[in-house]
Order: sequence, then C-alpha cells, then structure tokens
Amino acid sequence: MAARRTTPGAEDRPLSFIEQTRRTQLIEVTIRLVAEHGYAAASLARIAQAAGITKGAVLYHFASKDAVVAAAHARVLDALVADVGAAVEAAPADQAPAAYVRRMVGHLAERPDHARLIVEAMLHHGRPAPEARWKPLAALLQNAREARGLDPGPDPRTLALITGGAIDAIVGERLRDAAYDAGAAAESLIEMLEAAAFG
Amino acid sequence: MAARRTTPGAEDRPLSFIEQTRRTQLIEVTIRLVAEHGYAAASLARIAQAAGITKGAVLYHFASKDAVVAAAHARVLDALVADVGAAVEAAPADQAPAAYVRRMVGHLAERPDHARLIVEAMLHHGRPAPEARWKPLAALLQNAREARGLDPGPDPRTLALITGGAIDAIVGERLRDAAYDAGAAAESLIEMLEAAAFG
DNA sequence: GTCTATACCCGGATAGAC
DNA sequence: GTCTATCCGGGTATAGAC
Repeated sequence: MAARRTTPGAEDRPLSFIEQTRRTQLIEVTIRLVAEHGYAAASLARIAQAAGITKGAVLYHFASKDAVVAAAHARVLDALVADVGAAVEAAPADQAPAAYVRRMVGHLAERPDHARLIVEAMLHHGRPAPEARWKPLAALLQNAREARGLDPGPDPRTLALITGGAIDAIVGERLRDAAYDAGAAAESLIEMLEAAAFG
Repeated sequence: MAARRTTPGAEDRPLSFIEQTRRTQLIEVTIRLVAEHGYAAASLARIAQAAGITKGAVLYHFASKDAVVAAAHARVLDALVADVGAAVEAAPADQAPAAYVRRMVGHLAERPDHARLIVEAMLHHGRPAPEARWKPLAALLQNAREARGLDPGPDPRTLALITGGAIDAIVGERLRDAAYDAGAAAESLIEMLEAAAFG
C-alpha cells in the first residue's frame, strides 16, 4: 500500500519522477481552482476531476486535502519571497522599502491567481505566525532610517502594518478591475510611506 | 405550513413577537460563533445547538443557512455605518476624513466580534459592489479638499483604497494582539493621509 | 405558527485491486 | 508503486407532528 500516507513526517526522501510530475500538476490545478472559484471550490473531487484522476489518487500523492492546498500555498509564497527578496537585496538600504513595495505589488498584479490564493489562505489557514507579515518590512524601514542617519521616527511596526494593508487593498482592486493602474498606486503609497518614515 | 420559507422575496411583512426574538437571538449567536471559531464553524448544527434548538427550527426562521449569516453580516454592517456616519456628519468637512478613520478604527477595535465577522464576510460572500468600500471615503476626501481650497491632488480612489486597507490591517493586528494601540496607529495613518491629500 | 425527526447529498478518508 | 471502488460523517434542506 501507500507511500506518502505512511510517512507523514518524512517528506524528504527522493520522489519518483512520475510522482514529482503528479504533485506539480496537482498543485497547479489547485492554484487555478482556488483562483477561479474560491477556496471552497478546492474540494478533493474537483481537484481530482480537473486533473483527470480520482479522489483517492490525489490522496495517494498527498497525505490529506489540507496538504494539497498547503503545498499550493507554499509554492506561491516561495515564488513571492524569492522575487521580492531579490529585488530588495539589489537595492541600496535607503531605498529598500520602496523596492519592497514596488516588487510586491508588481509580483501580485502580474500573477492574479497567486494573489487570490494568498488572500484566501490568509483567512482560512488561520494564523501561522502573524508577525511574519510586517516584521520584514519593519526591519527594512529601520535599516533605511539608519542609512539616512535619522532618529527613530514613528513606530516601524505600525508603518509596516499600514503599508502591508495598503498593498493588499491595491492588489485586491487590481484583481477586480484589470484597468486599475496598480503601479501608479504603488508609487503613491511609496511617497506616503517615505514621507512618514523619513520626514 | 411554513412562514419565511414560502415567502422568499417578501421579508417586509409584520413579524410575530416570538419570531422577532428568535431572529435576533440567532443573529447574535451566529456573530459570536463566527467571531470565536471562524466562519466555517457557523454550521446549522452549531448555531442550533448554541441557541438551544434544532437545525430545522433555525431553518424555519431563516430561509437558508446563508440567510442567517447574511442577516448577521447586515446587522454588524448597519451598526458600523450608523456609528461612522454619525461621526462624519458631526465633523466639519475638512476634518471629515480624519473623523472617518478615527471612528472606523475605534468602532471595530471596540467590537472584536463585529470586526471578525466583517473580515470573514468579505472573502466568503464574494463581491457585492466592491466600490462601496472606497467610494464614501473618496467623496469625503474630495469635499475636504474643496473646503480647504486646494487643487485636485493624487487620485482620491487610490488614497481611499490605501487608507481602507491600512484600517483593515490595524484592526486585524488589534484583533490578534489586544495590547496593540490601535488608536495611536489610527493617528499615524491620519497624518499620512492628510499629508498626501492636502500636501 | 412553531419546532422535531428524518432524508439526502457531498466531502474526506480507507481498504484493497491492478 | 499507482490508482479505483467504497464507506462514513457531517452538512443542508424537507416532510410532517404538535
């Protein structure tokens, strides 16, 4: 009998080629389903149907339904942090916050399906380290302030929180109205943020 | 036989006293359930159990499960717009945006259960007129600008959108960390907003 | 008019065929 | 090692008792 099911903890052993393929296929299908019809549509039956196999087959490759969506979630998050991380590291410290906002909005606006998945995952998968959301940007703001030789101004946590929420709203609007200029909105946000952070 | 079930469109005929009572009881129970255990916990069985009656009894008073949560949603939204609306009307035009932000954050911070329900409803009940979210604040910003005799600055829609998202983030953080000072955060946000809007 | 008991369906998971 | 056929629980909605 089974493979993944019997080894719930140890996911790190080599994967057969066909399994590798199926897994990525299932992940992609799941991302598409959630993006198009919302989180609730991501039932085992629909995932299986969309992939052309049966429910049980899906559960052979993943330990549970939650594992499938968690994998999909992880995939899009990885892509996001890789992209934004690279952009931030390529920028000088005093411009890192701007780079962060710019790339974050850009990345999500370019990938509506990823954006939807992330939004949905926020609410359903509850709270896996909520501070992970604002801590990185808060750190960037702190550094940028030092790079510019400024005294500590307003609470970085609040600044980062506000900015994160604003990014969500901009991306969300872009999702609903494809004609909305998310790039311009991001620049407005950056101006507001820099004015508040660097006086 | 039944009452509500057979008259899906016409909800406006007089309600018996006992029905009135049950309805409000069920709405309150639903708000509590969603607030404490998330949207998924609001099943007919749990609502019924929490109210001390059976599932069928709930469906006597409401046409469907969705109708129950929609009613709960409507109740908290009404409370919100009444409160914020009053605060805005009591303020002079050039300070209306600040009043809006202040009361919005205040209202939601004071009612964590309402806040959670609204957040959850956003995602699940999909998109019922998404512009309803930013239009009111955008109008206030426009008016305030005229009251101060300023030229049209940055796009009010974007400004309103950013502010709305920031409010969500502040309230959300307050929900997770009761020690977080949402009032102070609101003042920071107001400063940023006024700087951007009124230069 | 109000509520209970019950049917039905859909979603997730398991046992076992190939 | 891969997948199909089947089961079981919990969900919503209905038929009918009081």
